[in-house]
Amino acid sequence: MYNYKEIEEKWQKYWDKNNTFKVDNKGNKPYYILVEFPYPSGAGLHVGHVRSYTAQDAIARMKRMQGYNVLYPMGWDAFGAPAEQYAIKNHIHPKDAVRENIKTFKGQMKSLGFSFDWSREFSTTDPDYYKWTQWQFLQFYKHGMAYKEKVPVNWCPSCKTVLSNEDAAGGVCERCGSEVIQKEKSQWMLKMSEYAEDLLKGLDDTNFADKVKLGQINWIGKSTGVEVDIDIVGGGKFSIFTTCIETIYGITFFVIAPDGKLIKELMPRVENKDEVLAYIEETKKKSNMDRTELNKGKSGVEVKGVKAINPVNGKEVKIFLGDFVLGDYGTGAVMAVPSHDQRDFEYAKEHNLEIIEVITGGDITNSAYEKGEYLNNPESKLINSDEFSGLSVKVAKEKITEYLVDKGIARVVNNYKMRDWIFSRQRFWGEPIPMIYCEDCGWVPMDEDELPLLLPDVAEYEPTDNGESPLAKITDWVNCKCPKCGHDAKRETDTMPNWAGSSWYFLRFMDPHNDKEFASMEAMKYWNKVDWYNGGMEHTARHLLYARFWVQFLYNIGLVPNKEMIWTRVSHGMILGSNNEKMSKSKGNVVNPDDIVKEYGADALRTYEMFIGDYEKDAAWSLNGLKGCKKFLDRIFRLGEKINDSNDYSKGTEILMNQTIKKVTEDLNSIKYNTAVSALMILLNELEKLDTVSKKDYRTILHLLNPIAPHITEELNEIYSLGEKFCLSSWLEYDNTKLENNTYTMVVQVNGKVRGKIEVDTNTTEDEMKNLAMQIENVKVFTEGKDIVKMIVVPKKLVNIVVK
RNA sequence: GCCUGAGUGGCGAAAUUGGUAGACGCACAGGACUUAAAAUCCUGCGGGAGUCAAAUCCCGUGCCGGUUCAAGUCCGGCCUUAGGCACCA
Repeated sequence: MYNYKEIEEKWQKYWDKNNTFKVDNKGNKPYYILVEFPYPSGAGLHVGHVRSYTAQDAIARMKRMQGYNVLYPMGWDAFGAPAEQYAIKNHIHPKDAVRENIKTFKGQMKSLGFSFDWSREFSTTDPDYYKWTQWQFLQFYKHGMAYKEKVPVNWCPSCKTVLSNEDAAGGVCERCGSEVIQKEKSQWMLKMSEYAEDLLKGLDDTNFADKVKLGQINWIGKSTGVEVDIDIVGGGKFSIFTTCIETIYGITFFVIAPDGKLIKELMPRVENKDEVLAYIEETKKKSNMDRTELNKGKSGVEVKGVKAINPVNGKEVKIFLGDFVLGDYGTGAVMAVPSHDQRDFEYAKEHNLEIIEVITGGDITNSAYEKGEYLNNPESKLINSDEFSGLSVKVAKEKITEYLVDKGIARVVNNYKMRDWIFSRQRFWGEPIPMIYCEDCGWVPMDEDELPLLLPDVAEYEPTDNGESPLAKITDWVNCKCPKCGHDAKRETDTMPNWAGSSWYFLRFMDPHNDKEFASMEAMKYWNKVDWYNGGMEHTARHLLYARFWVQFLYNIGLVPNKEMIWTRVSHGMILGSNNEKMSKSKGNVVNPDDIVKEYGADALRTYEMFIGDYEKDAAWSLNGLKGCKKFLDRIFRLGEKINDSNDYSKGTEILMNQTIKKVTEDLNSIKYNTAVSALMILLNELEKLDTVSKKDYRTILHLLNPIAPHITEELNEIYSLGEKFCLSSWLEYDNTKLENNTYTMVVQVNGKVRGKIEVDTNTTEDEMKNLAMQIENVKVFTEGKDIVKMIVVPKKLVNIVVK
């Protein structure tokens, strides 16, 4: 048992005092390692944070030793609803709560020995920082990328507050249980949809893991199809979007969105107004999620008195209102082909509508013959489709599109699922949106010189009754003069979402104290990109997409050097409680890293979290596992008692030493921390077998362990005067010529089953291998009296004898 | 419903990407040291047959098939489970 407490404090002080990890924006080989900065909650650091911060810390420490100028920064993502709610609950101003929480977090991080460059620390809530978030919002506005629009929000009439989809799950308010309704609210929006194609293409300039890229691709949701104009009997028209134009002759009805514009236009002609209006009201109670998840597309009412015309055959068909069609996706109207779309099929059965088969090869008596099936069936041909009958699906798709486009009533279009970013929040604890409303001039941006627009320093940060931001109550703050005409005007009272500050914080770390610009081009060019970004899987879709959008916009207006500012993204798995469930207070399975550091030391916790399992997968906490790693460190410590004066590897250890250097280096570079630790355990096991251990042996194992367990290794290196401090040393190189022993275990199989093993010289030729294989007694037993069909030799590995 | 992962001992997991399945660690059992315990050290540890003990053999990576000299790994079809979502026309 070593005195980890004393040792860890000593080295943490040393690093602090010497600014060991402070970096300047100069020097060769810049390397930028980033972990998602945490939201500093009242609960303190989670053992899950420790996992990713240690992982990136190990890379940072190794890269420094490899001569890179490593930027490994840390800051605080402290705006947002959780901070506000915590503050309300505990009757503390969010500003004070955040300050306290940051202090706790920072202390915890220091006690774990993370090599952050603390000179670059900031919080998104610092006016010096959010000044630039606001400034960037103004650039969005000035380039026509920000606009205000009415958007439906989840509204709880009882709590009088806007709810997230999550809090409104199932159409019921999570807090009070009342029914949630959809309410229109005017919100600031960012035109992210304009960037859909660029965000898709930009992925080629990144090194994100495939599953991360796929997450982005799915979120953007590109689909190519045809938009067709549909005439309404008696005048008027609307458009539908379809990816299955080949089924157009199978249309037996149309479905339009109850929340769309079209139904409003049609209202005067509707015969069953009451029914239709009731359905529209009903829909308002449902969130998009409920509309798409629960109803399975069967609810709806016919819009009587209005019919639409199928443009290919002039047939008049009914129009329905269906809540599965969303007003803000596509054109807000769809063609329904029950023969070849299962949802349409069920809808048709429910409402007794005609079903016309237009593609052969399937059986449509009980279910639709869908795209996924007929596209894979080369036999499928069109029927009941006038001149297109008899064509294959693929050809028909092209011909029908061509026909409609030539007629001037259709366009080939790309449709994207990704919508514009709702950028307003009716909250206190966020960056104020620096816009002013003037009766005469409309929305006017604040003067950039007057930024930051500070949050008022008041005690009233609880939500208002009418869903306005708490800021709306603070008249001193709200009332101002129009920057354009000087008349009385009012400030925007909505604040930005917490995604805002985290969309560009990695740029600020490159130049955190700049008071002229958010970061200088020079600094950003020096660091170039975030080389290695780590965060949770839950952020790989949205946060990453918002950040990329933000960066691409800044790039397009010439403010950042690259269109993509993040090169590699990796995601870590969660640390679960020992019962294999997510850690939570209510389940009583929370592990506080402070307790572990106190009882076992930071190095033990770090080593354990690296050893716990595949970094990208979830892992359950195990105290016994932790103890095992503590034992490993104790053994490392005791190994020093066997040290001798030699500056060479001990006899017989050289090969394993070189192998381990290679293994640890490669494993750290490929986020396989668990096997890096295991390689060190194997090395220790071997060194312990020796009567005495050389200085070089000992320093090597400490050196390799240093990125993961920095305190104990620095200490032992110093105690035994083995050499320069690791934080100032170069990383170890391995000798390529000393990775192999001169013998290996050759495996002999008969028909693929292992029947013998034999130790042979590395230089053994293939013929010799075959001969040696045949001489093994047990191999003879299995080959005797049989014909040898062939022998397969895998050099330096095995011989497989195939017999009959 | 769709998308993306994942299923390997009592447990956490390895497996050079088609070549000895279970490295390393935990737990457990036996032993050494100790008056005793803790700590430490040594030995064993997938299941079954076999043996004083071995050797050796059979089975075994969610299930069913397939490809191959050889499959945890590749292909087809299922089941279970975690995460994400968008009935996206």
